[in-house]
Amino acid sequence: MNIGEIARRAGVSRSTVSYALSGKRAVSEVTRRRILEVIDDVGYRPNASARALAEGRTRTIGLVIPPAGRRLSPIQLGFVADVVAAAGRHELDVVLSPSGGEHDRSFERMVSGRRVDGVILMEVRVQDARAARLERSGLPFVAIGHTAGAAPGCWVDLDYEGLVARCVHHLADLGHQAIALVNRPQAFLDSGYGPARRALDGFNAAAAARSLTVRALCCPDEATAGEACTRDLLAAHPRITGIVTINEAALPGLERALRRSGRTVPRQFSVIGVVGRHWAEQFHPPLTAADVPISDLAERAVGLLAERMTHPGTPARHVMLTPPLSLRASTAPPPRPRTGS
Amino acid sequence: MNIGEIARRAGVSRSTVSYALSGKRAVSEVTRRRILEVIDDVGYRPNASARALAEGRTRTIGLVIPPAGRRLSPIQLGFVADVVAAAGRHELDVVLSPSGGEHDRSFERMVSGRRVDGVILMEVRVQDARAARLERSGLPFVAIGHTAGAAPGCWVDLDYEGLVARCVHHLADLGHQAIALVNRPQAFLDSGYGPARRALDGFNAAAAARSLTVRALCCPDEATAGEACTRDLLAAHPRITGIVTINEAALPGLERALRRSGRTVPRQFSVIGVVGRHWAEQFHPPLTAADVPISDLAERAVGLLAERMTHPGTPARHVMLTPPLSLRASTAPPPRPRTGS
DNA sequence: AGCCGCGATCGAAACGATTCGACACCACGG
DNA sequence: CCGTGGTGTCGAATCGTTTCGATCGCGGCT
Repeated sequence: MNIGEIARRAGVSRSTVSYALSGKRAVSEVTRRRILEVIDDVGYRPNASARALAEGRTRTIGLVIPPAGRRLSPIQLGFVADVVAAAGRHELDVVLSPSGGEHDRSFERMVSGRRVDGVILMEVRVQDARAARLERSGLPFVAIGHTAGAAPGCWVDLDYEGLVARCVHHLADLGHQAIALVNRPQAFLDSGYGPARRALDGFNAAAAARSLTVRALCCPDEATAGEACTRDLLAAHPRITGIVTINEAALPGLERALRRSGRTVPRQFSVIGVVGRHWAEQFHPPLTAADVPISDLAERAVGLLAERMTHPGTPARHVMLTPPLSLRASTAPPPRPRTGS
Repeated sequence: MNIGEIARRAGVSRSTVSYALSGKRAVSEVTRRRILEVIDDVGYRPNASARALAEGRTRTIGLVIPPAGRRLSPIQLGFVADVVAAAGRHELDVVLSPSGGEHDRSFERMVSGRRVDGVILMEVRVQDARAARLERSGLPFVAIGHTAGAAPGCWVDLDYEGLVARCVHHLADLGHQAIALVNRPQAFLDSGYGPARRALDGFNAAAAARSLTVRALCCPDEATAGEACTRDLLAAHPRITGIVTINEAALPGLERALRRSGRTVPRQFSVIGVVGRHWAEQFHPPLTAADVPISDLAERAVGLLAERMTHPGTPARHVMLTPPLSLRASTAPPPRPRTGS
């Protein structure tokens, strides 16, 4: 069933059918109605490939996801679903492309085969090869997360620096004097992964401003690692009364280690962080946290990309989100605040 | 840069370029080399839309995911990444389509716009409207999970019935006499969701075979719900010494409730189940479980779909996976096995 | 009456590939 | 010397749309 068949049945030419559907030229009310009736009757939809070929655009965007091997964190995975939903609202489809090593062919297929009109890039790093490739191909793209340097191109990101600083201030306001940061894995920090880097910067700056005693450590994205890191931390620095974290996967272990050490949250110890809402609510007691606004991020990324796709000339734009702190039940003043000293 | 330009530069006709690339007709070694050289030079890749139009296939499959609103369980999300990876190995791209209410347009676009050559359907229910639609459109598809009745079409599934039965036997072999099943939410069971239904069947059958005292309950997919359900269960049936579960999201709460009640795992209480490896390892102590083989599932689903796409005539096939039980540390004989009575 | 402008429609040319039938060329055997 | 069969290449048709320019009929204006 193609446009020619519709035209034949409606007794008009193919172009008239096309115009009736797109509205790009006037079509008399009677013929339009007749055409639509036929279409409704036989359930016709324009063939996507043919349309893409003729129009020169696919109405599809690519979403480059981290490789399957490295487990996707729930945040990232929710993000995928949210991107698809947001794209749907713009009448766009989403094709997924895994990145990394063996999957480069998929990425190349997508880019040089002109299979998509734009790309969203998850988890960019400094000197991202894929970003460079996209830049060269002229395909519009939006990155999720950005690198410390003057990032060219569009990106959408969370203000980890400001958010972590806010967490520090919150603890300082409550009276805490010695706190720690539980960051993402060391390898991420070393490779210049934006969130890890900026969280550390924000933590140090805010702690310095409030003259706090601090300790910053990295922790693998694992519950068991979170338990070990926290255990060691508490043993080595018993005077610490609060933890700020952006490592959601470590949270269950962190909770376990605190309990094991005999500290109850929030009465004897406070925990705060920047994590997905899901993880914050899973914590016991519910975690006071800046909830990562995944669907906002997705929405903004798709919006930005759609804008660049329709107006290719416009200069690159950035969006930095700063979600509010949700006060739950995991922070309180430190125990017996020592007067003086 | 299109095939005509390549042909011009190599001094041959367009068809020769096409044949040189596809190998569907012989091309002399010298011309082939010349053509490939030009292609390498300018970095040409055939335009995907044009190729799809000419060939009548898109080299793309659709993956219908549950709606974004209902949080995807990590199992489902890992599955998405694994499907993409597996499809990549078949030189196939993957477009995502959310399902449910407002996203029907995306599904329709995909199906009737002939945007894909085949579809993988996640989380089918009885009387699935999307399955019926696909059947009608003639597009090959593979469902993940199947319904109790004689399911038409292809599917790939886990043998929940057998696996849960195996768990029950494992506990019975250890000497447990009163056990419980913590199932997925009641609504899932009511709506005929295969895994929930079959887990219950397997549990009841195996328990009856071993003359065990049992209790089966449903539990929302939430840690907090898991805690509440387990608490109530232990209070109402204090003689129960073991739990079988397929509800991974409830596990953290289950763990918490057991600890609160003063029962240590595995010495005083055993837990076993069918859950993703990630969750099993996250449990404390590591959970003895039949690990849900997500990437196997994905691999088989894609393989089955690819087969149906290339040989449309073949009869529908099913794949039922039965992963082995991974013995970890959460099961042991029950405490002071009462002799007699 | 003749002309102009306009709204509605049509025909044909893209878009960029694949593929089929035809043809030129060559070596070979009768 | 002529048919014959196999290789390698070409031209043209095809896939299903969109879109541009042209045409046609009609009413209003001069």
